[in-house]
Amino acid sequence: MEQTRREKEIQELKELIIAQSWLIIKNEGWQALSIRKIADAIAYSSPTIYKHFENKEAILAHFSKEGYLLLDQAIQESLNNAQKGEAQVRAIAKAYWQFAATHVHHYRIMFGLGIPACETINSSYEMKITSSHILEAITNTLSIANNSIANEHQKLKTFWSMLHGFIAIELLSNNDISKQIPETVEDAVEGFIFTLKYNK
Amino acid sequence: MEQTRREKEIQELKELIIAQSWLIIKNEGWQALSIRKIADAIAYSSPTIYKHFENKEAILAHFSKEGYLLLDQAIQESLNNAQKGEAQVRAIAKAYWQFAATHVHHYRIMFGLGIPACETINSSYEMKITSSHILEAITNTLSIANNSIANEHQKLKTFWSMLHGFIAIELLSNNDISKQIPETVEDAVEGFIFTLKYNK
DNA sequence: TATTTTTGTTAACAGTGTTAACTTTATAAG
DNA sequence: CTTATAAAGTTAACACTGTTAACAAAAATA
Repeated sequence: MEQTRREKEIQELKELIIAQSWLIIKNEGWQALSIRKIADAIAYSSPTIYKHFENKEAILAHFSKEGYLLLDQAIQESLNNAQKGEAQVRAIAKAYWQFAATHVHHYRIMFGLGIPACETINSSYEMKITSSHILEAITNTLSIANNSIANEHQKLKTFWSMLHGFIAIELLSNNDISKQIPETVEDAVEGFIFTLKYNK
Repeated sequence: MEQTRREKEIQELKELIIAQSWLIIKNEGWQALSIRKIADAIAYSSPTIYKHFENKEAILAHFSKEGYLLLDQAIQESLNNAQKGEAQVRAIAKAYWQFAATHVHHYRIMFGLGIPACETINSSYEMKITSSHILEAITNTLSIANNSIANEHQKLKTFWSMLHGFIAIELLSNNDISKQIPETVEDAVEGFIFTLKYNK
């Protein structure tokens, strides 16, 4: 069929837009991304981009989604090391930090660190998938500690907020952050685990 | 002296710029703030604004500074209730949350929640003043618990990151946040206090 | 009163996202 | 194989953005 060839060409152009957009973001930051700059890079006129993406935010939303997939992947891999309970919580924290450290640009887009209209971008669907995986580790730890009072969803939110807080503060001043999880974060994670085990 | 009258007029115009800027921010969010919009509101041409502020970011930086002053004020007031040690930590957490809940726009500007160039705005000087007041409460708690191993500066960073994390996550989805400090935050604060007392 | 300084203006530059109108190219039908 | 139709990609424009240079009007100084 000829249509599939055409469709392939369209797909390739879309991927070219994505690739060139990412190059701009990587080199100049997401705030430097502009439709005209992408158009220059792909050697097309700017309105062409609107045939592949609804608007500029849709392009950034693509990287937000991509980031959540990468994060989820990293978390799942860290859980494959057959640990149970609180060790899983520690593993997630480590994976989360390392993801943010290695994918700073993704992280900034995902959590609206500088995004004007974060509401539209924030793809809560992708966030929920990642959430469910973290939730498992927390539920696990709670049941091992016989903690039936604590709300696991609240604990999840606490855990995520904590981790995000460290990274957000880090990204406020420094552009790059240490790939090794800092003692402060590990310390805070221990405090969190404490509330999982003994705060009933 | 006639010069003071002129200086007063200049000061008044600057305050008018600030007042009208804040109106725009309050009604449409900081991302809607534009030089031309301010110019319209104060009934002057746009280049006039540059006589009073170096650029647009300087106007936002003004609100960032103002926010830090308000935050510091709230924290200091919360400490006036003659508590000592960990009660102070709890009081600060409460005050911090309430500040963010009542001054959402200030908070967004202060912590670059949507700010393109947060580096230039982030007035680390104001941040340090607030820091020193929080540090006191932490040092206090550590000494009461006879914890001489823990680094108080690290603990401060942990505490701040934690609090900010909760608020940042909250502001990502909702525009308004509950004025009452949530259980989750109080819970996390307890976990943090635990690391102050027993993590040696 | 004449001169200098300050204040505020208009106009412009170089950008931004986005869209309407038009042309060119490719596909489908007769 | 030509013609009608649909899609792709273009230019030009709209309505904005921050910022600055050049100029006019008003005030302060000599």
